Amino acid sequence: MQKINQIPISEFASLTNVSRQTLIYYDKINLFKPDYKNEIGYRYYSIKQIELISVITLLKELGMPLKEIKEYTQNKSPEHFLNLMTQQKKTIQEQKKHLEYNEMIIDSKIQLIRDAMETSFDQIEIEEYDEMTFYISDNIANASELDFLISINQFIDELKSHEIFSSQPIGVVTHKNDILSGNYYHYSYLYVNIPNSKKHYKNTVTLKGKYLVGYYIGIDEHVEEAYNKMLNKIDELNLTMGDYVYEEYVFDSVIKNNENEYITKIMIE
Amino acid sequence: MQKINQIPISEFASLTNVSRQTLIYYDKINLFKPDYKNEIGYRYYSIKQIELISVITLLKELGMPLKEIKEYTQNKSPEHFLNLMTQQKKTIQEQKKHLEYNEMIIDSKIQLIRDAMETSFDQIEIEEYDEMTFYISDNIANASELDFLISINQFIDELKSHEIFSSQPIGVVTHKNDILSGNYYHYSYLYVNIPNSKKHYKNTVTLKGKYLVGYYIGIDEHVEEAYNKMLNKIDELNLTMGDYVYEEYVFDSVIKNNENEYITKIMIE
DNA sequence: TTTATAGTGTATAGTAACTATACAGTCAAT
DNA sequence: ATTGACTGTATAGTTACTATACACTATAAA
Repeated sequence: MQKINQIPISEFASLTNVSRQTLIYYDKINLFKPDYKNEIGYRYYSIKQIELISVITLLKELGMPLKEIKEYTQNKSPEHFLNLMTQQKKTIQEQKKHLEYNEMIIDSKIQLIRDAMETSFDQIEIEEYDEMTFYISDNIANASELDFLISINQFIDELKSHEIFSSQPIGVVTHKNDILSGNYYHYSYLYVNIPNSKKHYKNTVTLKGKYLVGYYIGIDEHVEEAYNKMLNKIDELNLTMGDYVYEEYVFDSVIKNNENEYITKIMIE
Repeated sequence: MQKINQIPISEFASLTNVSRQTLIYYDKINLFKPDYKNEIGYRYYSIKQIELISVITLLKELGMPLKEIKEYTQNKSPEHFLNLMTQQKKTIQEQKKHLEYNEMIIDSKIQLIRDAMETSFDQIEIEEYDEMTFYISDNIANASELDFLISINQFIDELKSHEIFSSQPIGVVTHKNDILSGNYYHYSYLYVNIPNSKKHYKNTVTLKGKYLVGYYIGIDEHVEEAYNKMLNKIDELNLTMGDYVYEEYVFDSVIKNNENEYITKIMIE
C-alpha cells in the first residue's frame, strides 16, 4: 500500500493549487522535492508533503522570498519553526493594518467623488462651514527653492505620520493681497482637509463661518477668469473678504485626462 | 512662482516613496510622466501629481498589474474612477479575509508545536478524550488507484471549503485487523482534527473516552516496533482494543530535516 | 578657475518567481 | 497501431523592477 506516496505531479498540483511548472521549478532550485522519483524520472509526492508545500505557500504569500524559505527548509527545528510562525504573525498584523489604511483611503476617495458628482460647478454660492479643519504646511510664500522643498518634504512626512496622507487632495492657500494684485500662483501655504477629526494636531487651521465658494473648469493658467467673477460677486453682495483664499482640485489628473477639464474649487473667507 | 511644479525627480521620489528608477521606468512605459521636462531632458514633477502616483501605488499594492492601471489612467472619468474604487474595496475585503485565514493557520501551528514541545515522547499512556472531532475521508481501504486519487482530491476540497485545510496535520486511520496482521500501511481513512468545532459537518467521527497514546520516532517503515510495544502494553493492562487506530505526525517534514527524527503519534481506541 | 560632489540622463544587464512553448518519451485504452 | 493524456527537459518570455556603467550638468568650495 504505497499509493499514499504515489501522487503524480499533476494530481499533487491540483491538490495544492501549485502549478505543475512551479513544482518542477521548486524541485530544480532544491526548495521542495518529490518524495520519490521512479527509474525514468517521474515525480511522485506523498500526502504528508501537502503540509510542507502549504507552509511554503503561506510564507510566500506573506512576502517571504523563496531564498529565505529555502534557508528555513534546510535548517528546520521546532524552535526555529515556532520563531518563524511568531514572526509571521507580526507580519500579518502589519499587513492587516496597511490594508485598513488603504481601505480608509479608498472610502475617502469614494466619498469625495460622490460629493463632486452631485455638485453643480456653474454656481457661485455662499456656504456656511460648521467647522472644517485643515492641516497646513510651513509658510512657503517667500521661501527659497531649497526651503520650499524642505517645507513640503516635512509637510508630507507629517501627513504620512498622522495617516492623513493621500486620502484628501492637497490644496493651496493664497493671501488676499496676492489675489487682488493678480499673483494667483504666489501660494502662502499648502493644506489638506482632515475630515471629522477628533484629534488635535499642531499645525492646523479651522474654517468656520461663511465662505464664498466657486468652481473653475480648465487649466490653472486661466484661473484669473474665475477670480474676476468671484470678486465681482463679492462687490455685488457687498461682502468683506478674509485674509486667505483656499483653492483645491475637485477633478484633477486622477480623474480626468484633459487638463481643460480639471475642476478647481475656490473658497474665499 | 512655478516652484510648485518644479520638483526634481529625486525629491519627488522621496516624497512619494517611489524610487527614481521606478519613476524613470513609469515614464518610459507611459504610465506616469513628469509634469514637464526642461531643454536637456531633466524631469520635473508638480505637487499635484502626488495624488496620481499615490493612486497608482495603491492599485499596485492591491495587486493590479501596471497594464491595467495604465488602461485606467488613459481612460479616466469620475464614473470609471468610482467603479474602480468600489471594486478595489471588494478586493481589500477579500485580502483581509485571506489574511485572517492565514492568521488562523499560524495560530493553529503555534499551538500544535507548543503542545508538542511539552510532550515527552517516550511514554505510553492512557488518555481520556472529552470530545475530539475528526473530519474523515471516504473509505480508501480497498480503493483502486484512481478511486484513491478521487477520494483524497474530494477530501481536500472539502477541507478547503470548510476552511480547516492545512491548519492541522493529515492523519491516517487503520483498522484493528490490519494492525494485528501487520498491514500497518493499509489505511482505511484519512482524517484531520477539527479543534473546538461547534459546527456540524457531514463526514466526521468523534473520539470520546479512553485511548492508549504512544509516540514513535523514526521513519514510517519501522513503525512496527512502536505497535509491538503498544500491543504489549494492552495485554499487560488487560485492555480491549477498539476498531480503529489513529496515526498522525507530530513532527514531520515541516519541522524536521531528517526522516529519522519524524515523530508519529499513535492513538488506539 | 579648477575641482569635487551631487545630481541628472540613457542604455543595458540582471533579478525573482514564475509562465509559456517546443519537443520528445511513456503509458493505457481504443 | 494509433490516439490522447500524461511525463520529462530545455529554453525563451514575462513583470516590475533594481543595479550598473558611463556621460553630462550644476553648484559649492578651494
